[in-house]
Amino acid sequence: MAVTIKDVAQAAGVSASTVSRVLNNKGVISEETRKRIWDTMKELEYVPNDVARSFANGSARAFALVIDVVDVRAYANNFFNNTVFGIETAAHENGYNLMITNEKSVEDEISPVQKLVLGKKIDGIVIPISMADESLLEKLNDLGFPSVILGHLDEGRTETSWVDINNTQGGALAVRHLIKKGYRNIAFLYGNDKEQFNQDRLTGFSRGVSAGGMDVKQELICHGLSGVEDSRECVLGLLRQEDRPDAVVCGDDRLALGALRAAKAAGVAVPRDFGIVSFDNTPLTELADIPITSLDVDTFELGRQAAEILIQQIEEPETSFRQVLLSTKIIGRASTERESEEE
Amino acid sequence: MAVTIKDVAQAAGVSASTVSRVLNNKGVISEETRKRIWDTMKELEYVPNDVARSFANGSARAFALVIDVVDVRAYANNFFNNTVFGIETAAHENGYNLMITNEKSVEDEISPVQKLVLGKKIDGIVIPISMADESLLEKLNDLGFPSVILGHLDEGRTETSWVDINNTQGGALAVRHLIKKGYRNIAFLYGNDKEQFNQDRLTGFSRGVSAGGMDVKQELICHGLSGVEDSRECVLGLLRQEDRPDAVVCGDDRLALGALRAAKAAGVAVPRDFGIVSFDNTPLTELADIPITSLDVDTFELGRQAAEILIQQIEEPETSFRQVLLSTKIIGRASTERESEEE
DNA sequence: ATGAAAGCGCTAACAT
DNA sequence: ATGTTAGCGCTTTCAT
Repeated sequence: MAVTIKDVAQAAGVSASTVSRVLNNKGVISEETRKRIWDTMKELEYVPNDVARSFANGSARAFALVIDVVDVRAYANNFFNNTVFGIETAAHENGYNLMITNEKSVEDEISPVQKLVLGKKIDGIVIPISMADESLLEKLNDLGFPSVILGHLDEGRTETSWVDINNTQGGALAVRHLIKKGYRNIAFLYGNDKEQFNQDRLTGFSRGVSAGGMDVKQELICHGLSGVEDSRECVLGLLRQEDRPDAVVCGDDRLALGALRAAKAAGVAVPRDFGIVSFDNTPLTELADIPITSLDVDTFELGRQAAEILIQQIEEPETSFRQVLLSTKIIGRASTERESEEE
Repeated sequence: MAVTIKDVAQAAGVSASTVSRVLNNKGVISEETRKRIWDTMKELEYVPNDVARSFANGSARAFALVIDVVDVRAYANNFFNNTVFGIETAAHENGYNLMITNEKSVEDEISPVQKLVLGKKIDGIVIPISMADESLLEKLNDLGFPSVILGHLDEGRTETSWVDINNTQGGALAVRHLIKKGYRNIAFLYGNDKEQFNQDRLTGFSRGVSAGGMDVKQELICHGLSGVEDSRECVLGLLRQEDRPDAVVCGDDRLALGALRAAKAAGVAVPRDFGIVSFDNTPLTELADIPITSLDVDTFELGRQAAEILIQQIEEPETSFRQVLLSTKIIGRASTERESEEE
């Protein structure tokens, strides 16, 4: 059997409670016995039974990240990877373990998250916005259970903590970059217009256009696009218009790729006569025929911040909720690399 | 406070042990009391305290997946995502939780994995081959601690369980596909020749070439390549040779992209005069200018199998070790889509 | 500054 | 078929 706190106590000639106090840096212990106990622990290669500790003090020293097994596609682009790594890193640094759980309730059974929470296996939870049902959030809130959301619904909500990419800033930055490069008639392509992040990007885009002293033209804004082919057709259409755009901001890498192909098909030179910027900075943009300028966001940092906020909520339950937006930065590539027409 | 087993026992007019027996389907309980106890549990919304259960019976009902935070790049291509999802799915189906942990020992501290193992927080562990130190494996083996490796070193080792992609089969399959399409002089490009998976792919490639009745030509085998540019230069060189290849098998998507660009630069038509096959079937191959034929492997299934083997080892410790190789399949795309010259 | 003892919620012998 | 009891390893109050 494994060596227990009693073994250590006995070997060091003290009581178990004293060993416990040393282990937890609690109470007042004479420097001498403290050292003796540490030495004994080393010598016996004592490793505390964390399950017993959790049981005794009611805290698991762990939290969970909910994943969406159904929508695997949502986790392409390394978003998931880096974010998980960021979460794990922060968790580890603070002595927490990270669990991964899906939230697919099996018929008639309690949901996985509820089971973890009520089964005391976790002290907090990270929930991607796609998994954040109103009902789940409400339950957690009722329990006063620490949680943080990856993504957000609306900035008005302050009764919950979340971290997200600053998509509004990103949209504006994309436009600013294009304007600096001398583009003047900028289109915006994106997918599902119900998604908050797309709405934010559009908002940012529009602000950027206005800030640049230009009009936002509805006919240059296309949504509901999914994938390269959709985008290609859409951009081909735009390029045939009388008032054709000289640049486009794309909601994701595939749309950008489609735009690039459309330009090629239409015989429009990139970047000279047509600039392209995309969100997400995936390998697809970096490795495109003409490398595509992209908005990058530190998804590792996103995860880390989420974890740190969560840990703070766990350890200081009185802390107020916090919301964090991470700025994007522009990775300039060939698709916008023409001489500026400014000044 | 939460409702406990005692509350249920009291409300149902039985002892705690009877409730426990119902909960665990152990012993013999009259149908009547069983039903009454289930009803009471529902009524009181009883959720067992899993930590207490783990503590009492010494099993955490959880296992861990080790990740390599340092080498984030290794987890590109969605490999990591899908595999994690597969592991989680199997874990969940069997009532286990999944933990994620890195294995970066902090100075002077016990390693994260050891802490989990000795702290009784997990009953088993999944280790990617890149993280599988000889010393770690040895420690786990000494403890008789259930573990399974993602990937493998050599097939001779049977004192450990692992699951892996059948890279040898994949290499041979790639060649067979090319031969069927009429290609006759096939090159092989890959990265680090120290990696077992690359060695296996090369072995498969060579077997495929031999099986096709052709000679394996050393001058058509290039290793140490990393990235598009490396590959492009290498293939340009090959295409300038007297005995130039009419097809290439690439160890990853980027090398394939490089090969495609080289062919274009050299004015060699793909697929007519030059066929390209790559491993991994990432978006990069699917969305290339000329979509690239690729070897696909079900990484979700890889994770699922790993988890199932692990769970079996946990629940039936006497089980012998198991090794599983998952076959790849070929996803035919334009890069090899020419009329067969066979028959 | 340290020890004794109770108890966290559940399981598993042992009784009956 | 069900109840009683001890105990899993640790923390924590209460003594001293």
